[in-house]
Amino acid sequence: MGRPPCCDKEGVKKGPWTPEEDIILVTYIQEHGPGNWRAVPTKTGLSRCSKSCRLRWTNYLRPGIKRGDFTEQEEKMIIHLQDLLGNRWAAIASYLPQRTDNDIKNYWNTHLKKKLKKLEIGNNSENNFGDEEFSATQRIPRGQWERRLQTDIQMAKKALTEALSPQKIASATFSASNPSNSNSVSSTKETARSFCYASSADNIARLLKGWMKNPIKSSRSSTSALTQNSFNNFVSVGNNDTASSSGTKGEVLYDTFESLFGFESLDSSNSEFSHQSLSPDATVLQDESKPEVGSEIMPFSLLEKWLLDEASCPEKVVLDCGDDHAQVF
DNA sequence: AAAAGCTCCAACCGCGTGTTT
DNA sequence: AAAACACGCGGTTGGAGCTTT
Repeated sequence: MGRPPCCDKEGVKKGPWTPEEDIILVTYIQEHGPGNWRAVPTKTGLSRCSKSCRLRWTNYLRPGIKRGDFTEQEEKMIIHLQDLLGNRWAAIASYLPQRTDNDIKNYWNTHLKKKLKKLEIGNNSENNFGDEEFSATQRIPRGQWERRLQTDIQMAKKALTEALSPQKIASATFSASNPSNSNSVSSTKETARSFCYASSADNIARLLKGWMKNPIKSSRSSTSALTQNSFNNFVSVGNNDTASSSGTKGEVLYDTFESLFGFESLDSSNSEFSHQSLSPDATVLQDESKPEVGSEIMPFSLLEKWLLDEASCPEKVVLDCGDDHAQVF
């Protein structure tokens, strides 16, 4: 017979997650590590289905997630990769280690689609490929399976090549994802993990910091307003003060979070990547941050280089899929 | 000032694939 | 081998916040 059911659908809570739930989930994963999602709702007491827990973790709480505006470079990569891979957001996300597939998908649907459409209209009226980075959409569509196959072959080849020089990979991957801090790269996997964890904990802490110190809604990119309100409600439980004046209680919770993540300073909120102040317990979380980074998805740096090279020489890109199957894009 | 329309994103849903029993 | 389920993915949606009228 099969497995037992993951969770019964009745009594399962839906909708936005509250910070309280987030804390419970993060605490549990810190202790037990991610995975075995089926057990999470029962063991944590969360009235959420396992799927929802996993989604919340992977899309929001997981270490290594960068939020906020996409950079021009990220935008370019998404456009290129979308053209190559189609709407395979998870695959695309694997080349943007700090972004979730959901984020990329949303960004594509809300921003890039429109942008491309605009440019397409512009190009049609003028028959002028003004911006080479978007010219991909002008090409005659190929069979998707063919592109996928070619891409996969190419990726495999590159991954293999890269795998032969692990040191190079570590530094390349690391510096690619953190160009501002390439000096501190020690090119070890542990360092990369610490980096990812710190980044994420920083995200969460920043999130809370925003709530605490900036009761006026700071940014939509942080979380939904409902979640924000829920947090304020949570903070002001047993306190008749308004949410905005719940500073002391909020600080207590904030401190709790701080200690949970072993933070010393949260004022690095503007720095995307903080290497310091990791508690030893954080190693559990470190293991989870986008496992592809520095391990499975080796060709990131190479692909990025290729993309950047293409940007400077956009006429054609040759994907060498074997001697007799070179494909010009 | 307020109503209407628009934008954006977190979360849900359903499906395909892989895994376990 | 087959059933039953978990997991992961991509598509879609609900609703809060923003902008325009």
